[in-house]
Amino acid sequence: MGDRKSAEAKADRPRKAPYHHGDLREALLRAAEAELAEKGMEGFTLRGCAKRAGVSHAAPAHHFKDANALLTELAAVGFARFVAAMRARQNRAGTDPRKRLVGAGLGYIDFARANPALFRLMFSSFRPDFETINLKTEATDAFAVLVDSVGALRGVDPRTDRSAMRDVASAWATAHGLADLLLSDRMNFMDAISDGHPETLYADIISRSVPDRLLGGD
Amino acid sequence: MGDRKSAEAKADRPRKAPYHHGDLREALLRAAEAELAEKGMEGFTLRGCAKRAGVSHAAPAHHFKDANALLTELAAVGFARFVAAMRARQNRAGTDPRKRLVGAGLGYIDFARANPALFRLMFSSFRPDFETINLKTEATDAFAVLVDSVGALRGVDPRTDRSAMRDVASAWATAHGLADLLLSDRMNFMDAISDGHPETLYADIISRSVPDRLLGGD
DNA sequence: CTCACAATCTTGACATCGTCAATGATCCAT
DNA sequence: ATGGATCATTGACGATGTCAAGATTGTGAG
Repeated sequence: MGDRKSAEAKADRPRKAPYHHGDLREALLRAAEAELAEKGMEGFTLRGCAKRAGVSHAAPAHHFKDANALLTELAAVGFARFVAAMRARQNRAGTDPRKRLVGAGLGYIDFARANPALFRLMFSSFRPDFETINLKTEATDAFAVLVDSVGALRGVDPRTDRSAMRDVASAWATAHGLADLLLSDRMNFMDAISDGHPETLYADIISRSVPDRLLGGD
Repeated sequence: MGDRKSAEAKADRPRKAPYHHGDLREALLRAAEAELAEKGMEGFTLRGCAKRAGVSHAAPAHHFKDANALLTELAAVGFARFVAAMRARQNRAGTDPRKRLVGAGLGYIDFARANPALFRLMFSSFRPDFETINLKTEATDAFAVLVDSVGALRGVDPRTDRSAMRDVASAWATAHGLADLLLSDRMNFMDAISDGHPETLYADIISRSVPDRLLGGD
């Protein structure tokens, strides 16, 4: 019986919750993601997160200044996973620069469809504070994936080449528009025109956004 | 003195609020739009709308089943104005089919920037009920603007031509992506690459989305 | 080892929100 | 004019985010 404490500490969810949770901060982030996925941004509640994590309604205050701070942190981890999803899809696409750019775009869309509420939090909510340093850097990393992809395709660094940066804007807008409209359920008509392979259609649309250029130049 | 009633009825805001508002339904829609514009979707409150309209907190219930019903109706009038904005811009663009398609896209972006919260309500919120007949038809009309524009450019009806419908999807995604990213404040980098004419850049990006075709076909 | 302090969590309270039921005021057809 | 229908108000309820105060536990200095 002397091992009661250590047994509780090891279990992911202790049988009887100890007064101190142990890792409430991480548990709240997981709970917040689940809450967001189930109830959506409009039904998200901080008390619901607390209940999910098995703590009282005011416990989160000790780890996050307020509900928006929790959502800010969640958006930051969302962007980190977002970058990973894009890079993974991009690397699966091989070495052809155009295929890799399209791959990043498909990863963009994939992530949005797999994490609709989280994606909306990251892009269409004013609740997360984008001045928070952690979120700001993670979001910048996501932008860098597109910049690098276009740079590889165009053979120049978009950060110094205006024409290439316009391609970044074009590719981003296209991928983002597809993702957001898919989440809004406004792209159902695509089923009838995609020959059962919607991804091929997304890929085609993304590819158009950065046309081949025989001559570079601003 | 017999004209007291008519004088009150004509004033936009009667001096001393009569017990019966007169046109509370319309007043609530205007109030809701103002509330949305000021506080955004996340700070929108029904009681705030009621206060704006100068009535008690429970008065809206007599005109809208609940807060979502009010937002549903607001989204519907939003789509009507959205269609008008696109058509106006399109007609200003002249007769060239490509310029007209780009015009519709610029109207899309214009509307989003002029009515950010309303646009988000229309596209990125689950609070309006898109099964409501009024909203459904208005949203369908908006879709029709793009379908017609692409149809005129391609010379076929996208409703029966799969290739043309793919162009609709492409143009829509591009315009929508630009609009949504602009609202999210993620396109600030475009200032540096647009030579002071961001609209020209938007137009270029939209135009890319539906490339010229020498050969039609599926 | 112990004990005081810091960190963590709970409880209780408050204002505000959406919604409902009951009541009050006004309009209009008869 | 009058009584029913319409429109608005008041008051209440449960739920929410946040704050203040108290309870519990971890920890380091002595």
